[in-house]
Amino acid sequence: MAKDRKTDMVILGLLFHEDLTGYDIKKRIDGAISFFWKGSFGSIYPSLNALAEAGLIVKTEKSDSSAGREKIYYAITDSGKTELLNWLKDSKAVNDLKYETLLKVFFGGAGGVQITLKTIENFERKIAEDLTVLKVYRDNLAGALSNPDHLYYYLTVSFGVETYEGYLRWCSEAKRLLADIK
Amino acid sequence: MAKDRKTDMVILGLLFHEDLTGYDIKKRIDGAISFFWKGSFGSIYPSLNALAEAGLIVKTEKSDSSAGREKIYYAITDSGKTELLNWLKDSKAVNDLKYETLLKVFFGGAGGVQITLKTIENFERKIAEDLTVLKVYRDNLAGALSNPDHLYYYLTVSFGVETYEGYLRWCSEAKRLLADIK
DNA sequence: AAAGACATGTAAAACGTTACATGATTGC
DNA sequence: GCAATCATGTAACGTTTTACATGTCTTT
Repeated sequence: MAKDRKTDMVILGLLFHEDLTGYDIKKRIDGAISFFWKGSFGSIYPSLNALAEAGLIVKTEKSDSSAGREKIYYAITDSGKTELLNWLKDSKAVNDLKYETLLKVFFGGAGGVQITLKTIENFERKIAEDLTVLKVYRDNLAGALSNPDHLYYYLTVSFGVETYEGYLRWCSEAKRLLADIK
Repeated sequence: MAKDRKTDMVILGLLFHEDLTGYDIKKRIDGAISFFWKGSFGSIYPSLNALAEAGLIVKTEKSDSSAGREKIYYAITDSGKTELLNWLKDSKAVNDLKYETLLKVFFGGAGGVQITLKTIENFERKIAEDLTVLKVYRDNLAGALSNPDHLYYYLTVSFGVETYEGYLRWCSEAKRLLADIK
């Protein structure tokens, strides 16, 4: 298995709960986890092949005989579960924030106040939109917290809500400070 | 110039204020902007060469005659400034959050409460540390806000403070919720 | 004398995105 | 019939990190 390909862990994590196809996995990644992790078909299918070759997952023969386009379900193996657990236990975690918006704000002096205000407003709009969606997710999950599986999901979503609300507070303050020097 | 290499813009942005060597640029990137952007020598030097070839920067002959190791200062050109401005004006900005910690929390159900608590505590410790540093930066800058250049710097640092404080609030809440189901 | 910061650069390896290629099924 | 969605996969391209290679200067 690749040394540091986190996509592998995403796949193992998803397969821990249920057998899925590559296409299913893509849909899961594009769902509520998309705000902190991304993945394309171009990374999922190769990863799936590598994991199968390493014996961490297997193709199941659930492979839909009902004709239609071929459909390959994968299941996690015991060594796959061990691998997942080892990763979860490993204390190191790479948390990477790469915000082009902040870069533009940082270098805003080269463009002037108006341009930076626009940059912040664009950011604010996008975040406000995404926050609305995250809040819907969160509220739906809040009712089912007694289910531990939902709790882990809820925690990541509430992380998103908390940080996005912080972003919006920052936007207001930033706009105020910039307007003052105009 | 490369299609989507943001490192180019970081370099142009830094050179907008003063002439710098590749080594200097690395130091700047590792400073207060490191929490939202990163860059290694392996990306800086090639980028510098590409920018020079495209005429967006030039080697200055300030190149330290005082012997010692060769030292190459770069300066931004007018077309470099135009390029920087076009980028600042461009409304699209890729903001990418890639948090392995959240991935581990999301898949926490496969490992259990204790492991997830450890994951969160590790995150909390690291964030608390970094927050202390960011607050020092912010407080130093807060006194000099009348200088517009400092303001842009201040804004990015205060973004960090705001979000990191949100992270810590989330950590407390997450630990509480996880402890409850133990 | 040794360690560590200063200083530039290259090469290999890994990784990921985008675009392309192919084709079936479902709903309008 | 057509569009959208389902479904798998490959190839080209670009970027970045890591490790390596080389050598100086300054401080202890």
